[in-house]
Amino acid sequence: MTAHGHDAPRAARPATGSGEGGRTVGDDRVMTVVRQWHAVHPGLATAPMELIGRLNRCAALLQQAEDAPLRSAGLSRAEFDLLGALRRTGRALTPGDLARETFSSGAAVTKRLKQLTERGLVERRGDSRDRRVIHIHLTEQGRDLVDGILPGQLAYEASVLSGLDTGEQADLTALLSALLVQLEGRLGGFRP
Amino acid sequence: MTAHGHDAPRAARPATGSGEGGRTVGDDRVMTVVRQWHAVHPGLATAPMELIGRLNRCAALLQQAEDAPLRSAGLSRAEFDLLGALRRTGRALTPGDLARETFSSGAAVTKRLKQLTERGLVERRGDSRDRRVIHIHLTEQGRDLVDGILPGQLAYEASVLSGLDTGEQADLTALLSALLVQLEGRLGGFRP
DNA sequence: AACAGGTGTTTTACTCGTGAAACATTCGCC
DNA sequence: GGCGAATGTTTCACGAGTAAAACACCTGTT
Repeated sequence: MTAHGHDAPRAARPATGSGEGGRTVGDDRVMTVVRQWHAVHPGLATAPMELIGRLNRCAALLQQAEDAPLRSAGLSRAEFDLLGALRRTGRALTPGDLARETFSSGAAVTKRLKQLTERGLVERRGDSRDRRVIHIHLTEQGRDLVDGILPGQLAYEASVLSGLDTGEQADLTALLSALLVQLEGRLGGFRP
Repeated sequence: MTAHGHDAPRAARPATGSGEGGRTVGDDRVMTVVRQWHAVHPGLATAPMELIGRLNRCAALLQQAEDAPLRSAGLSRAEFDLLGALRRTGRALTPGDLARETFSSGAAVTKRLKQLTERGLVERRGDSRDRRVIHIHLTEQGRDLVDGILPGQLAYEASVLSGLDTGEQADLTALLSALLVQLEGRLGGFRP
């Protein structure tokens, strides 16, 4: 959906109510976009757009924000995810496992592994029982790299979320979890 | 962050509380990942990951879901966004405007415009005052395409969100808006 | 043992987006 | 008018990800 907006110059204005009770929607980019759509199609049911648009924008901004510190450490997010999957599972994984863990294609994983292997962050071993299978494990260097980066990433995340109080964060987490459970059930991506 | 998890086989289990009061976090993929991290680094402060991980997963699943119907209509999401920006602003925009509206690079916009122009969905005009500037407007065909697609997209969005009741949706919208306002202020992406 | 179907990984050919460079144009200052 | 700086768009060279194909290997049935 086209939740992406543009920066119309605007004077300061009070937050705009957009629902029942105490629920308030702030003056963000999505609000601008929604208003534009209402002008074009009066009566358009935009509530889904108001939610999904914001979800996408928040995700985009957060991902973008996190990419910078990772880049400083010489890793892309995808690479960090892959290394992280190895670290948190605590065992060797096959390329297929890694593809599933990181919601990537096999081809992408192959490419990444090539690079990470060349950098000495992961190592490959064959499987004694099945010659098709490759096992990938973290090297000590790879593990140290992940362990060195993770606390800083988490601290950074805490920092960017600090604009919401802990109650709001917990509420948001719970609601997102409810949504995610629904989406995973409905659209796949997880089989509990 | 590595909120991306994997589908560990699991027996049915009750929802796990993860905060104060009535806030409950469901049994989703992120939960699995967080547990793994806790096993690796006991005492790790994972609350930020629990929020951001879910945000990213929800966004990814929703975007993926929306891409399919658009593809049926012969458009990528980026193309739809671009056409949508023209439609909702209701006037011609420059490539630079479109890049800002859609959070894309100028090079990407140039490419997309080339394709959309060839398909007769947009048209280009020079600027009478500044020879550098190009104005892009929707053709009638382009406008009809957007108008034809939008209601179905919104209905689909309403459908995928229907796993949450309207109160939950409104709460989520409000909290996301609060977060987005903070992020936009802190990380840029909007100048009200 | 032979074979069809399935599986794991890699390769291939391609698309898409990016940052930087290129180029033309405009603006403001002297 | 001349010039440096800024601006708008496009081009360029590249990296990243994808679906499908390729290939090797495994499994289950006859």
